[in-house]
Amino acid sequence: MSVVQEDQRSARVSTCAVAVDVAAMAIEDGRLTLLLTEPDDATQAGRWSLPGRRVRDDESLDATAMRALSELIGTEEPAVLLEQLRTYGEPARDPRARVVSVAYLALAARPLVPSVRRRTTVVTAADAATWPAERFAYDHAAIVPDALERLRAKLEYTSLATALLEQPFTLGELRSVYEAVWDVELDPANFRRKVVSTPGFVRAADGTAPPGPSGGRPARRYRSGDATRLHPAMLRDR
Amino acid sequence: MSVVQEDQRSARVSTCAVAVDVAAMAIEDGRLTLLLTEPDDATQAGRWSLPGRRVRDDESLDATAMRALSELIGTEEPAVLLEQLRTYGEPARDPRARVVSVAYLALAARPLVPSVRRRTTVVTAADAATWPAERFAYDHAAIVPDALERLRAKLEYTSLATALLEQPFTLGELRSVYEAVWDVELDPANFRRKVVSTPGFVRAADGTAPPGPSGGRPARRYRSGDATRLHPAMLRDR
DNA sequence: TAAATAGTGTCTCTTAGACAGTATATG
DNA sequence: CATATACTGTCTAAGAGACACTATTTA
Repeated sequence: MSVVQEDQRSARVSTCAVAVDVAAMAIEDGRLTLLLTEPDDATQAGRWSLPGRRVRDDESLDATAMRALSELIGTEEPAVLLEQLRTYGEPARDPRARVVSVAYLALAARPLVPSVRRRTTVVTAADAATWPAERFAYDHAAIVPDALERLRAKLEYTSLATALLEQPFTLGELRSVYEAVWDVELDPANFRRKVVSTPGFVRAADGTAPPGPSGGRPARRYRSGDATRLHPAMLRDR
Repeated sequence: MSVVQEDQRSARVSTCAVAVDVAAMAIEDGRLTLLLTEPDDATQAGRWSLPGRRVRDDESLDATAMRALSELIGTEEPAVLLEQLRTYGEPARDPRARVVSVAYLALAARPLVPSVRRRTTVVTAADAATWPAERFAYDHAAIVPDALERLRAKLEYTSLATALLEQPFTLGELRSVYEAVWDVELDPANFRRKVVSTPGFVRAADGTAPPGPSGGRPARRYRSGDATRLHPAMLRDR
């Protein structure tokens, strides 16, 4: 809407600070992880927060989200997919000032390794979602379950799972993404048939991947297809 | 995140204006409609915009969205469901100042009738989604298709369609919501079976609704059930 | 009566899941 | 060899869609 609207002259209209917070997830040792850091804010001592930054002049929200991540995990552009989650704007969410925060979901193809001396941690996303609110700064205890549920839901009807893998990948690796995010076990045979028969989900690549230390037949390699929405969807049981 | 972060002292950090814009939809004569108004902004003369308001001090984003709607369509609380859509924050989206806008989707059970002398209009949502960008103020040409697609997608896996109907309703009316939003024709027999067999979607109510002017058997009445997510989903064909 | 809408029954086709069986690696 | 993982084949049950049929209204 316009800045010059009838209520603009009202003293009740505030100018808010706008920030971006990023729930950055990756797969590490078959588990879904979430990157956390500690805010430099005395009122939030000892708590964890999602990496966040204020939005700069002439900077888009997407750019702020990418900056919040790249300033924490390194200068080089990471293989990361960013998707806006939702915006949190309760008046009292920051105890000292009105801050509206646009939350992002970030999916990385490789484990997230902070390259900064600041206190950071990587935890499993499912565990973090069950933490009590006091362990998080601000209202980040509410953002984490929202991010996790968004990811879980989008694995059903989009090809987002491939954003959590390096290219190329095997169908066993893709299945382990679904298993980690949904916390279920999937039948390898039926999973394979569904993925291969969903148009545009994956396309065959050259060569095979060597088996793990426990042996097994080498797996074919695949790459992401051109579909973003899956039809039919990969529905989870309920 | 915190206001007092290391980049706060930087001159490049702005304080943005925060606004809420609402894509309010309803069913009218079997068609999905969208409520539009005209901004009082000389730079946007002759264009249409979604109803919007600046966020006030101590006002949540949800409250701003409800206020943007209620100040336009009347004082009494309308039967409206509000859901946050996404946030639009490109630096140049408003030509005069940096304004970050949180867009909402609003679904009304009755046709939206503006009660304000200001220039307003109600158009079919599908038509508005195909308008050229010049007919909309700011970046609202991008918000409308996003809102429409969100609604179309959510009819599949949630019980949101009932928010576009007054209680109680008939299954014919519920079907006409799906047909209006998806722009398809659905088989009445199969639609009925799917709805009734989806747990928690609807529950039988007392009495029957009289048939329309062209006759027909009176229809049973139903009310919304307690499910918000539908299993199995009401999938549209592709 | 015809036409329209509501609701039931039934058939077919597709798909999901269970699971047996085959292929190829490690140890 | 046993074991692990990849991949294929096949059976069954459930769901979607097509469509015939019955029920109850308006004109």
